[in-house]
Amino acid sequence: MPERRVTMADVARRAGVSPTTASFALSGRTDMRISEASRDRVLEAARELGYRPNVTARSLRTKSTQTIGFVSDRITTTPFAGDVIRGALEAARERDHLLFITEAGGDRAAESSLVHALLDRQVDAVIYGSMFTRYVTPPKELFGRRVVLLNCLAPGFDAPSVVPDELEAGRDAARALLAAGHREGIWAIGGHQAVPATPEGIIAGNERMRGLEEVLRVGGARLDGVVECDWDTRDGHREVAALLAAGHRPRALVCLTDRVSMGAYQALGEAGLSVPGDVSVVSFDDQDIASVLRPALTTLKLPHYRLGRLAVELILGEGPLEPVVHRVPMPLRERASLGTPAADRRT
Amino acid sequence: MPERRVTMADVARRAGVSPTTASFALSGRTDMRISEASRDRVLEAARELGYRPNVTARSLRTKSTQTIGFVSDRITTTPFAGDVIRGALEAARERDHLLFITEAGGDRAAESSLVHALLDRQVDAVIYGSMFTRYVTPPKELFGRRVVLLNCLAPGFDAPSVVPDELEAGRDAARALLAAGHREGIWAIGGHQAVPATPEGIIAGNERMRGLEEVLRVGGARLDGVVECDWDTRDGHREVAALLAAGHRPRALVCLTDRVSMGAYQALGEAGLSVPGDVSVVSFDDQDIASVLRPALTTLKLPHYRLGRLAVELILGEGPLEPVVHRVPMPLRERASLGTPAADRRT
DNA sequence: CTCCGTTGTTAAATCGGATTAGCAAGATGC
DNA sequence: GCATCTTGCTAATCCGATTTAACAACGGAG
Repeated sequence: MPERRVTMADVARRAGVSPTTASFALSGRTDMRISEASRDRVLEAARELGYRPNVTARSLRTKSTQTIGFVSDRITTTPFAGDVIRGALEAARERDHLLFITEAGGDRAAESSLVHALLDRQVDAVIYGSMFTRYVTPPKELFGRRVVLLNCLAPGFDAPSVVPDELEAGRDAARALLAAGHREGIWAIGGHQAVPATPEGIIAGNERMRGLEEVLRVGGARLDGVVECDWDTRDGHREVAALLAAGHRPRALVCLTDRVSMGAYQALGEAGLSVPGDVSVVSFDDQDIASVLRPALTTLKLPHYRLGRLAVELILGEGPLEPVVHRVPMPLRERASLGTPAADRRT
Repeated sequence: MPERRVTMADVARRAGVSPTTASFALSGRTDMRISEASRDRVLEAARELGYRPNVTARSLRTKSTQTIGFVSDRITTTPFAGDVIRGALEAARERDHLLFITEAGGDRAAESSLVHALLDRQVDAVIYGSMFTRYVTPPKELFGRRVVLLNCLAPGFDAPSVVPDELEAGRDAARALLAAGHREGIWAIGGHQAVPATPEGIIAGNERMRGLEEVLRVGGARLDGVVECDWDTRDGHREVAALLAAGHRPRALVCLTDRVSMGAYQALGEAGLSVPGDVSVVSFDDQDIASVLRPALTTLKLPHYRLGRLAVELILGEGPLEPVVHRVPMPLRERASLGTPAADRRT
């Protein structure tokens, strides 16, 4: 059992002043006059006693708990989206705030009850996040609160959103291909998900494809084809194998996610095609596997860390939160899977 | 700006009773007599007003905040160790507790200051975790507190530990090999790290190897050799390639981690050897890649989810915490990389 | 009819700080 | 010499609950 905590009253007593004086001295407020001598005595006493303010007690009066709630569907589980948490954690720590992390697992009732649990603990603000970019309707308990939407969009909900700049990422993928000299034999695997098999396709897929096609077109190139499939390794493998079996000989594959890329690698390998010698691969996400595949995958990184960090920075910023969409750049990780097009042959 | 929160005084007023009566009625205490009628009126009023208790205010009096602090070096980042967080989160939610997640990034000073931040907010207990199993010395601020050590050990520190049962996992790996008929040509890649290149080797590596060798010996088999290397894909690839280049023809590889397995796959593939046709692979950890590699990897799963869950269950259990080491089983994920030994040929 | 024990309820204190209002002493102004 | 300011500090309240102590009202015992 830890010894009783030192309170401000203890400090005041030791310094020989009233609790009021101690409070002012410790909070360093200048609008209330405290003599140099008193202040020093209080600070000294606090140091000697190892005094730490009880944030819980303080916040009862001040309303501010120096605490942020984080609600998401399942963000901790998403492979390495823990980076979102880390970004948020670090930004919060720099500002002396702590984060309540919660996960509702997609259950609306659980979500409501978690938001309540957060509000009951007087959090100063709430980050409402999603494991992939999508449209959401935040629980009504969050209306009128200080909220930032992380990796999701809620038109009509009065709060800023922080999302990856998928459109520009699509453009950058195209630019990288063009820069390497690719003009034809380019296929997109994973598609824009007009009828999305994978929920990620709704926003990420569409915007990536839009940016990709736009810049390819302007650059005098175009897509030979778009293959729709689920965003996983199995589908990537199956679809690319099917593509090759159908006699196509792509020179570059734009895989909509690293998991699809991994399947593509497998299919290409089985067909005796080398990356990037025979076929270049450009991908999106930069998950763990991207740097570990052989050859290492050139991919546009989902800026998870910066997403989390920006959300906290916004929420702890001064003034009201404008319902603006902040798009965070997706940097191109240039590795080894993109090369110049193979010498001419049947496509 | 959200409207003023409904307080207990509001409820009392509406129900026409004193705050005291409201408090007793709401907390459902039986030791203080409240008439059926009063209780009902209070409950009704609370319902109508949508009253929610202010946990912060309550905990000022009761000392309990229904909140747990979680301090770790870098647990959110570790690929998919987010499962630890998820396990803890779910167990906490079932018990109406919230978690403060923090990460010190291995910095002692940051760690201390985070623990202070947690204690300043009156957390009921603290989980002190590590991203891989190792010996730690928790910050002195945690002495005498209610603490559970997660995925780490601190001899002399008076708190229970929750760790994976690495020893038994090693045994299970051996049992799986024996059951498949393997008796010779077995190599361990990643080794026991007598002089650990990888910090994970200190506990996990040693115990896995110990269990492995023990059961193999009893089963009439033995290791042909142990290759020491870093626990990453690059080293796994290099060492297995070197092994093959030296003329060895193993029939089974026990890779100390999935990352090494992935490197082994690459080296075996380059040498034209198939898994499990020519060489079986048994691994440890069950990271994301394990199920996505082809063939899917047979591996002993690090029980992250259960680790996190058990830590919370212990910490929220009744009574004092005994300094016991809880070992959580590592289940064998049987997939496709383990088969019967190839027909005889030179080893 | 008085005394005592129940029963139901409430006033008041408490938790640890922040904040408001006010007070005493010395300095300044005229 | 008296009114007025400053300066430096403190008493008292408040924040929103929980908890202790006490107090009416009533019924039963003697």
